Amino acid sequence: MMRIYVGNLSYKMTDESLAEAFAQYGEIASANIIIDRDTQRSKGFGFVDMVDDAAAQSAIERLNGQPLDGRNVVVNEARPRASR
DNA sequence: GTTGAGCGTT
Repeated sequence: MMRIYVGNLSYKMTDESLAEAFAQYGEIASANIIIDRDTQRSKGFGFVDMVDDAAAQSAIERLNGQPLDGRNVVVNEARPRASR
């Protein structure tokens, strides 16, 4: 299982559309866009969990810098979430 | 617009 960070996303992106973009490269465990808790708007980035590490790596390489819904997304392995 | 949130069993 590999966690992927996806940044520079369109505000129009949704969990589903994000999952669709990655689904073509492998099995998606989960995909979610981060929504600002106060404004209820997308923060412009999200995370995707892929079951197969190799597939995830492939997805990262193929989707990084690619236009997604009009924006050049940045894709890479996610960093550990900071504690609060 | 760039590395979550959960509010208390996740």
